Amino acid sequence: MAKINKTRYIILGIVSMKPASGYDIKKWVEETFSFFWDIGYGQIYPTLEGLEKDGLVFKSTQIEDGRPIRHEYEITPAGREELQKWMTLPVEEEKCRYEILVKLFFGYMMPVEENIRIIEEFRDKKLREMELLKKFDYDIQEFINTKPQHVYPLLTLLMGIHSFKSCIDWADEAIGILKQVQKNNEQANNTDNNKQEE
Amino acid sequence: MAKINKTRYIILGIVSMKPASGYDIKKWVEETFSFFWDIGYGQIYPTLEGLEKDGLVFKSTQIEDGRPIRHEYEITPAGREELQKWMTLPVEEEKCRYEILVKLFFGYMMPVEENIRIIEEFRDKKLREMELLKKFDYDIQEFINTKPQHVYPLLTLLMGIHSFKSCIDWADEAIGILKQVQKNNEQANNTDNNKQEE
DNA sequence: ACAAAAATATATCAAAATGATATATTAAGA
DNA sequence: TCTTAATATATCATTTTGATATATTTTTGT
Repeated sequence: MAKINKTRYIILGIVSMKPASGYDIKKWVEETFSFFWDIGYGQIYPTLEGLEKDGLVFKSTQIEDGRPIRHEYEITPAGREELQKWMTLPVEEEKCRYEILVKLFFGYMMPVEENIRIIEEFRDKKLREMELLKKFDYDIQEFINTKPQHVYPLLTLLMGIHSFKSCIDWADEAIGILKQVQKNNEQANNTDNNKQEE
Repeated sequence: MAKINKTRYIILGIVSMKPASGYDIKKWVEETFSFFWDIGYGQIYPTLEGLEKDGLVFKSTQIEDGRPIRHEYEITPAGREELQKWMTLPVEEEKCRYEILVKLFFGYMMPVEENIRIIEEFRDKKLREMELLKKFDYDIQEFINTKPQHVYPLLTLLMGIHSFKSCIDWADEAIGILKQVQKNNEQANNTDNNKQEE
């Protein structure tokens, strides 16, 4: 099976809701999506070009007064069809890259304090990210009953909260373990010193 | 700041423990690492070549009997230094790509049943992955006291378990929510049918 | 009122990562 | 004996990343 360009479908999905410029897409992704799928300009602009060439989006150039040129992209019926087709395809493997875990795996190379510091930093960041998501934590029950179609973005939000929470819980546990290791080390050092002094 | 090739350091880290062939590295990563950092042959072989050219690893070619050629790579003192240097660098942003969340975000495009099915599949997979990790769940307290340097791989394992657990918890919650939506839909349909019949 | 900073907007590109595939031998199982 | 799994290396087009360049407009602080 050939590799498929997923960015195409992400962008199709975004413009299927509302026409947008490359900049709009980037910003929207950053705010809504980035914790589970981020894209940069280096993907957005070439992909939009390709989608336009294939007739899946329609480009309209707006020049107002002296304002900078704005290219707005709208989904076409063919684009909507293509998106629908992708939606029915089976979900592929998810991918994560945690540099912190790589470094921690080789943590024996570093002083214990340094490893603790790295985990603490990670914990703080995840806490901040979680707080950010929690601001959008609406009353799901109300959504279920009144706007069921809006429940889906909420489900992704929920996943983010669960995920960040698990990072924080892990960090607490890991720090606890390393503090024990640290304490053992200190006691061993003291014993050594006492021996030398005697 | 220029982009840095992290694969170099991952591979340096691996061969710093034990000399290995490209195949060994791939296999080891698959078994130990892949849930937080996966690499393919397409990265391994060119990276090994680059590391050798820079004198960070030493390549020895072994030809035994009629066996296929085996290239084994060993870390050099310069490589060890380079690895140590990277270890002290600040940890960069972690990245995740959850295709399931993208599709779920646009879930209103699909029947509720389909979205539930996708989440159930995801839940099953995460459960299997968690069970796999739990097999290696040693007694941490013992490691802390007797082999503190071996505690680090255990910490990454712990993260995996936490992470998979959070996916399962989320899936259960999400399925519960969508089942409510489904029930509401069915009731609405029944009311419609009754109205038509009257 | 003025300067600085932030937001809006598009674009490019080298380097890195992905994922699929090709090839060939040896060991293990049916 | 035949087939499958494991060992082993290699390539490559496509995709993704991350950094940077450019320029205008709006907002903010002094």
